[in-house]
Amino acid sequence: MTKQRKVILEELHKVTSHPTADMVYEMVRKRLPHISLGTVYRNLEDLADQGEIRKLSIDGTRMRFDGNPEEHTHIRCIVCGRVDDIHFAPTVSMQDSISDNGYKILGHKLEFYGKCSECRKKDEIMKAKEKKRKSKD
Amino acid sequence: MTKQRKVILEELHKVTSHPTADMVYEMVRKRLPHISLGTVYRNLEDLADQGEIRKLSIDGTRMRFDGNPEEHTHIRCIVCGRVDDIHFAPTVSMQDSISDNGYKILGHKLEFYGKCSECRKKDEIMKAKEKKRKSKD
DNA sequence: GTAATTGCAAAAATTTTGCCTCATA
DNA sequence: TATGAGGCAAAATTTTTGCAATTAC
Repeated sequence: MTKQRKVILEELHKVTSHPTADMVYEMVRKRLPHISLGTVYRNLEDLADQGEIRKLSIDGTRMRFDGNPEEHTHIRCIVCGRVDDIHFAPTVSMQDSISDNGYKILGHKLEFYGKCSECRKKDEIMKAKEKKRKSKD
Repeated sequence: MTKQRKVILEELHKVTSHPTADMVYEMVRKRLPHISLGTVYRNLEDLADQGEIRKLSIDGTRMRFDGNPEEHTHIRCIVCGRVDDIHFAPTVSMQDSISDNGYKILGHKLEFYGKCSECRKKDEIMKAKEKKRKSKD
């Protein structure tokens, strides 16, 4: 456990925002200005392998990282892309069987998507403006 | 609807293997040898926007594409990475409400993971070899 | 004929890797 | 001191984009 790895893990525990590797790099750089991006990638990979953190493939083309390694459910905003944890836990059954595809099922990932409160607010502001504009015509 | 887009869609309908953009490119190239990768990317993007296909962020760092736009559940092999459709349908409720995070929920993605039959077979072969090796000691 | 789309190539974005140096146990 | 990890930079991988030429309607 090097200084670098310790700080990466600490910073990841501070947030619930599921940052990308680059975001983690920026967070960590405030405390360790000489750390390199390669080190961040290597440690995130190692930490995920050891089950200390989780790698999330939910945001298009880049990985996000979650300081909470326990199984939990996410919710992603389809407008701005932010990913939050969800605090009610819908249960999904049928996990410890072998499926019709011949798979031995080991677990599942559940992700909801929708619009976050900020993006919904923006929508309403847009709608209000639209209405105003129309009433002027 | 250009020839290129038509062929891309057709090829995607032929398979259930959830190919990457590059795989789609290779599939399409057999029929349209001069198509460019950029065109494949642009069309996959457009088709997904129109709801004709689905973009899947389940395989690490690159997108996969699904010719079946309907909501359905996937299963991914943690060993070889292949992604199949799942034919039993676990239901997940609580979609048309607003969650504790202030999100307006619009839908969900459910993905199981486990070991595919091929990788389980390989495991067993490995185990058998291991046993044989030990008995020799 | 006009607007949209393609092919090509360059650029951008993200992740991985090699290699030498430095830190840790 | 030896082993493993870090820093840096180059390379690899994946995706996006600009632009001239072509195609679809």
